[in-house]
Amino acid sequence: MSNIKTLKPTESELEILQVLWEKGAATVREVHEVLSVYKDSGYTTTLKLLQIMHEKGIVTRDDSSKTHIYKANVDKEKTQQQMLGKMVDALFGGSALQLVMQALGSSKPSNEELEEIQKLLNNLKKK
Amino acid sequence: MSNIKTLKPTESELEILQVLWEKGAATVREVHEVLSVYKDSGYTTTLKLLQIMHEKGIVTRDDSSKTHIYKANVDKEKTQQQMLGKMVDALFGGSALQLVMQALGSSKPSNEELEEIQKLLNNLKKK
DNA sequence: ATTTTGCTACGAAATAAATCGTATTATGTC
DNA sequence: GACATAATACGATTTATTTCGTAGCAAAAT
Repeated sequence: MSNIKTLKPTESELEILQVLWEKGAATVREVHEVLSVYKDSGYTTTLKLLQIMHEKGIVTRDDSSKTHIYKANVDKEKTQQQMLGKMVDALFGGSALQLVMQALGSSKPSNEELEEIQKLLNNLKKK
Repeated sequence: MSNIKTLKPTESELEILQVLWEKGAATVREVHEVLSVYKDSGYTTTLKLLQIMHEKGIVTRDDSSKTHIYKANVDKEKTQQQMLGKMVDALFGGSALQLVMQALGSSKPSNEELEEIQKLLNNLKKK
């Protein structure tokens, strides 16, 4: 998974990436099947999108057989990071802390979740 | 500040909202002055954007004098919330916790910041 | 072998967003 | 009052994104 330069996937591309990250690899039809649960755009739209993403290098594809198989070519964590960064800049005046506080405060986490965060916090404190 | 239905400000609109939230109220020129520090689009672009935002109801304006004065008409926290929610869905499989962990883990918070989060965490735990 | 089915390719239309140029009008200055 | 300055209005253009229709081809079914 190469990810040198800053990528800026569009909304639709992100939706597709989600599917690919989840499944690891998928055909156009498989991707489209998932998307069609909550979107009603046509099959060829998904196809076109994947072709564009391929041109951009966002996905790789195996076209050795008639039905092509696509994989994500950008790292999930890195993409999340970049998008988070953008959001921090655009909405939280550059302060990641603000974002964390806001998200924490309003997401009503369970006790288990709170414990998980506590662990992470303890780790961070040690350094 | 009305904010009933779900708003989806564009990138540019968010940049402008940031300025308005910060300043409270501002003229087109004032907004543009701030934006022009890191963007190089022209004055009329900012003007047009504010006019569009006005049509959409995202901002209010006082046009009793020649130079109009704009204010944000959407709540900062609510907007942050909504955008966060969208991001959580689009990138973190619906888990706000995942987002928090990711943001926390990669933002290298200072000791003071860690303490702040600890306080919030303690508060949340009590309930 | 013919038909049907399912796939890719790809141009083109539809939609959305951002940008700018020009006309017009108000305000202040000489 | 004439002129310069600074503002708004708004159509038009540009750019990005999403969507779809149609053609063509390969494989499977009859």
